[in-house]
Amino acid sequence: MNKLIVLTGPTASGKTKTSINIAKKIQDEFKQKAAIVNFDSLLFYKEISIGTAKPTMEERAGIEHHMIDIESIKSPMNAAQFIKIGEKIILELMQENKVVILVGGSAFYLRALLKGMYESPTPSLEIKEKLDQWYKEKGIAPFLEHLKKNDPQSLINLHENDHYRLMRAVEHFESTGTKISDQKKELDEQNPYDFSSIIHPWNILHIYLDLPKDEHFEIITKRTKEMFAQGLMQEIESLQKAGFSLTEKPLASIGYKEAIEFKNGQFENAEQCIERISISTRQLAKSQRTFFNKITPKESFNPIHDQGKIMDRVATFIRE
RNA sequence: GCCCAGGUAGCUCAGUCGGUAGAGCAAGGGACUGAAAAUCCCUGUGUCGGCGGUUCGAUUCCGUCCCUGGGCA
Repeated sequence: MNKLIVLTGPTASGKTKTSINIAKKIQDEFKQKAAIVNFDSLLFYKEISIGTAKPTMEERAGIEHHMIDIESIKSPMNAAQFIKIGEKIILELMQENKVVILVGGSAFYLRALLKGMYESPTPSLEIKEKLDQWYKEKGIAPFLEHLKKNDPQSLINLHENDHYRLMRAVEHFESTGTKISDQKKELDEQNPYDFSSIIHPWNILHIYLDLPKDEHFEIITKRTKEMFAQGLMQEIESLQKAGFSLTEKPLASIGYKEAIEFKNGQFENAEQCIERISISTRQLAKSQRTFFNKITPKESFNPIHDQGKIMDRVATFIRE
């Protein structure tokens, strides 16, 4: 079995519900085992649930879920770690003859898994400290100079204000002696958004969920209100009581960032905080769409009206 | 009714000592390879509340009316 259903879509587009429907369909009608593998970058963390809209235990009942609650917010994951763990799990599941349903909205992680990543070892502490020191003392200037000399193409690829990527390009050169722009060129030649050819021998059905913007915005606002009602603020309180500083990287994400600001008195009331979270969530959905729009092939469905069509499409795929 | 303070971009406001205006946020578009729910880039014409007056020229000065705050009755 090398069948892989990839279920994508912007935030709050019904991925959780659809994924469970698909898994149940496969298990109940086809008497085959199905397993859900998550690639939402925030569901990895066991301490945060309400603000990430993580599927509840009741929702997950009867279906194997993977890549959820696997790490602490104290040690944030990255794409490289994700594909290392994810690949292994997917291979194991396939060996167990299960249909894998890969579900999430972090397109960058999905692409890393299916199209591969640059060869680039984690830089040594020594290099990291040196570069941190540069940045602290002289800002971005030494990085621009370094790239001008060692990897001028990266200077063309990146905007001068994109400090994170500029520093990353230098870090890559320092630890490998090669240009990150060469790796980019190489992968660009393999059409990074074309999922019809991937680095694994997997048979993929890509289902993409999306719905009209006005309906989507309503769902987002409703979901944000529900997060408050379900105790988003209490979740943060208990994290603090458990000894977290609230400066952990995953807490800088949508929902948590604003809720922590609210706790610190930066909003007049909960309504304003909810409004701000809803806006950020809409903006996130927009940038997810921009990424997914470039990915092909995919079959688009409306999560509210097309559940039947989706199940039919899955059935055809399983029978193939 | 009277006295103040205001009415400028979807919102909050800046500004023009008279030559038709600009920030933040929002919105739209885009990028993206060990932070990705992160990070970064591009996009600003709007009867400057209405009507008159002065002026070569008014959003800016004057008058008047309307609207919104706040105060006094």
